[in-house]
Amino acid sequence: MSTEKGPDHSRRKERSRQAILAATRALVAEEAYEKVTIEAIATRAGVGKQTIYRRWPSKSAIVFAAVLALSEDADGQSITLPDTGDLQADLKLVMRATAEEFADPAFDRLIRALNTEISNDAALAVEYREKLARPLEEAKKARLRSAQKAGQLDANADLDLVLDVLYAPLFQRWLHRSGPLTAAYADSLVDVTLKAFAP
Amino acid sequence: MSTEKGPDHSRRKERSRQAILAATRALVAEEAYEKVTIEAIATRAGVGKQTIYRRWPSKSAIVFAAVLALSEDADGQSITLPDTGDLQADLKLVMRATAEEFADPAFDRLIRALNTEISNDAALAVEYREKLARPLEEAKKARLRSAQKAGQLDANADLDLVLDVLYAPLFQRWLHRSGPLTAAYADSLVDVTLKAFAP
DNA sequence: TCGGCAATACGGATCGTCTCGTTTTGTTTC
DNA sequence: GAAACAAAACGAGACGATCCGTATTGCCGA
Repeated sequence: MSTEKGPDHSRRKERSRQAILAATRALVAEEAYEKVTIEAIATRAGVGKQTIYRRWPSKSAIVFAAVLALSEDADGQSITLPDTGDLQADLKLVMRATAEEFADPAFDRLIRALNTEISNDAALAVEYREKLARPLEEAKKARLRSAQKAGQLDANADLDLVLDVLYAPLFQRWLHRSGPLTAAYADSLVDVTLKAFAP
Repeated sequence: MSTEKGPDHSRRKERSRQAILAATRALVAEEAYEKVTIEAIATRAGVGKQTIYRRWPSKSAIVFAAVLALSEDADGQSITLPDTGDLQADLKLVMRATAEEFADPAFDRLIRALNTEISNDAALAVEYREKLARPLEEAKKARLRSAQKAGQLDANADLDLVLDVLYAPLFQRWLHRSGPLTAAYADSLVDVTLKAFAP
């Protein structure tokens, strides 16, 4: 039974934890974010408020945990980006996928809620960077380093800057709703970035 | 006396309006944004709550008006960017100035509050784009067109894309606090953008 | 049996609405 | 002109509702 320590203790804990995070995601996806209250989450999860406050100090922490749980489901191991040897094609694939993610209303609302909390809580911003943004950035940088070795990217380029130029326009366009997140736009960003950091 | 039409009608209105917007800016600059309540604004402005609700339907509308009033003070006429003939130097000047603006804590908190509201209110996002973002964008595009004519920028470049690549990284770095907004970083963005859109 | 839980009561804060008198403004009258 | 008046806008704050975060209670499962 006990494959590891003694996780039977926490089966009940884990069940309510997942119920809370799922209820949070569901409510955020459905309603205006200001109507997502702790009481609503508790009711939706079939859980007492105290069970929530026992684990998280604030709504922002809950939302962060709800997003974090999504990415933890997916990867037991580290993230890896496609590497076919063609940087331009690989990046366009990733950028198009990113643009499509943002087009999903449920994802859109969840990430919007997270960004709202991050923007107004510097401590949460640090946690976001370390637990969510950094691992993804590292995977992206690994792909870029591979391209540098292959002579497809300026070997002296600051990879943080490359990623900023590549992704920030997409992010801003999404956040401010200043234009549609089309595949064509994603492709343009790849083309522009590769021209700017050509070897 | 009456230099223009007859704005004496609204002397009282205008006084309370300015008091409310000034109180909003002061509170946002001082406190955590979630503690900026309508009641606090009313008290700080020495105004009844009803006077606020009579004019604005929500806190987001008040914050927007508070920011809008700042930019309306400055320009009776349209905005113009420096044009010395040297695009690179002119852009670096503007980018450095923008980076410095974000470094001011009062401005930082105010724009952070505005972005929070914009992100969660699509209608407000449209108003933001039309009344605040667009005029600035037009001024920037005018400078870029001048550069295109001077052969300093690809004549076929999509100017919206140029502006995205130039400004979005700075904005994202500020919003997510992912790094310091130094003059060196601002300069890098100009260099990168000009290389990407070289004639 | 006992620890963790759902449910719920609780005081406090803020919401948005609603009266209150009071002050300001514009008009009328002498 | 100045005094008097009516309408409008206002400051203040009471009000019921909601949600906050905490504390209590009784139940249920290991």
